[in-house]
Amino acid sequence: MYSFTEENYLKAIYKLSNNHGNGVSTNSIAENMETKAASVTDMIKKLSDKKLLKYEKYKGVNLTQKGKDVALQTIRKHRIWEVFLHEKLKFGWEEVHEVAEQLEHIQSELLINKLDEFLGYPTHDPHGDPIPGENGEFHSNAFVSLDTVDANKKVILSGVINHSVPFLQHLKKIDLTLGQKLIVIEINEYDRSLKLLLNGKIEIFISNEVAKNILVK
Amino acid sequence: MYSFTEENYLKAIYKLSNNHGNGVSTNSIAENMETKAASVTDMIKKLSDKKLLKYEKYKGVNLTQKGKDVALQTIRKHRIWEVFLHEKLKFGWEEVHEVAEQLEHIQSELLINKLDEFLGYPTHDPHGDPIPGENGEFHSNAFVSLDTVDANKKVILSGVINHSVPFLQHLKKIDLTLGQKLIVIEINEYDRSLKLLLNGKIEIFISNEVAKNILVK
DNA sequence: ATATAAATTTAGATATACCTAAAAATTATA
DNA sequence: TATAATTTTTAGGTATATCTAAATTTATAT
Repeated sequence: MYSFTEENYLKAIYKLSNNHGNGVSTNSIAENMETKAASVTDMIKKLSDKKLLKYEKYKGVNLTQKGKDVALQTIRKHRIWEVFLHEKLKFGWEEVHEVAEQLEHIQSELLINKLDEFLGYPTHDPHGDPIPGENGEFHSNAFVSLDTVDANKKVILSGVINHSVPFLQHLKKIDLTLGQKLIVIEINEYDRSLKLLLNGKIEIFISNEVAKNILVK
Repeated sequence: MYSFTEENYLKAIYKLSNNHGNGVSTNSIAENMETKAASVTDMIKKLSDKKLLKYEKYKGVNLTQKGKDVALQTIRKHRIWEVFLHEKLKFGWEEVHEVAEQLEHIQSELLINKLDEFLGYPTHDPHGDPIPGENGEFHSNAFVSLDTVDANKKVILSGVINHSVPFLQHLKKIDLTLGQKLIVIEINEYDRSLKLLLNGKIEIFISNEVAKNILVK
C-alpha cells in the first residue's frame, strides 16, 4: 500500500506533531529522518497529493486522519515486533529497535494480528511505550518520571523517556529492567541523585539525569 | 548488503540452475520473476559487476560461489520464517509463502539465528523442503513421490512438489497435511489413482496427478 | 545455405527517492 | 523598517529498477 519511505515519513511527522503544537517544519523532519530539507519538500508534496497530510508552502505540515492512521498502524507493528523480539527471541531492550524498524514495514494484516494474539495482546513494548490498538486507540499509561517520586514509595519500572542504546545499556548494566520493583530510599537535595532499593535487596545510586529518564508506576 | 530485488534475482537463478543444466537463460529468469527480458539483462549486468554471477552475452548466466551463498541464505531465511508462521502463528501451509517472501529480506544475522534457535533448529519447512544451514549445507531429504510407493507400505507425508496455493488447499480439504501417516491400500492400474488409508482409519481416493506431487518417506 | 523465427541486447523513457546549489520566502535583528 | 539570517523551495542531476520498441545475435527449418 505505502512504501517504506512513506511510512517512515508519516511516523516521523506523527511523533514530531506530538511534541510541538501544529505545523511540523521541513527542517525538523529532515533532522529527524537524517536527510536533507530538499528531499523532505519532495516527499511532502507526494504525501500531500495522496491526502496523507495538509501542506501549505513555508507553513509546515499536519497529518490528515488518513495519515495519522497509517502512522499509528506502523507504530503498532513496530512495538508488537519489539515485544516479540524481547519476549520470545530474548533480544536485549537496546537491540530491539533497529530490527523492528525493518519488520514494521512487512505488509500483512493477518501477520500482525496473529502475532499480537501469539504474544497475548501486549499493551506495552519493552521500553514501556503503549501499543496502539487495531483502530489506533491508545491505552494511555499514567507513568511518572522517577525523579518526581517521593521517598519510601514502592514503584515498578514501567518505561523510559530516553530510548537511546547507550542509556538502555547503562540501565541493563546497573540491573534496572522493565518490571523491576524498586523503592526510592534517599533523595540527595544537592544534585537530586537517588539511592534505590531493588527487590528489597540491592542498593544502588543513580544520578538525576538517569532518574529523569525512567518512568514508573 | 544486497537489495530485495538483487536477492530475488539470485534466488530465482539458483532455483532455475537446479532444474536445467548450465547457463540460465534471460527469458527463463524473466518468466520466473514475472518481468521483461530487457529488465533481466539490466540486472544481470549489475549482478555480474558485483561478481555474483558469470555472464556471457547471449549465453545465459551461472552463479558464482558468492552468488550461491547469497541465494542459499535467502532461501534459509525464507524457510525458517515459514516454519515460524506455520508452527507458532498457525498460518495454513498455503498462506506462509507470500508473507515469507517479505520476511526473507530482513537484514539481521542475529534475528535469523535467534529465530532458528527459538524454533528448535528445524530441518524442513512446512512444505517439506530442506532448510540450508548457516553455511549453506543441505540435509538432503530422501523423499519419494507417492505415485512410486508400493501397496500396503506405511509412509509419512513429508513434502510436496507442487507448491501452488490451489494444490495445497486441496490437500488440506482432503485432510492431507505434513506428518500424516498413510498406507497405499489400492493402486488402480487404469489411471494410476490411489486409495489411501489415513491414520489407519479414514479411506480416501486421490488421482495420480495429486499422488505425483506428494513426497513421502 | 539462406530465410525466418526466436531469443537477447541496446537505446531511450519513466518513476522513486535521493542529492547539491541557487533562488525565494519568512523570520529575526539592528 | 530595512537588512541580515534562517528556512524552505525550486531547478537540475544521480542511482535503482522498471518499461517499450528497435536492433542484433542465435537457432530452426526449408
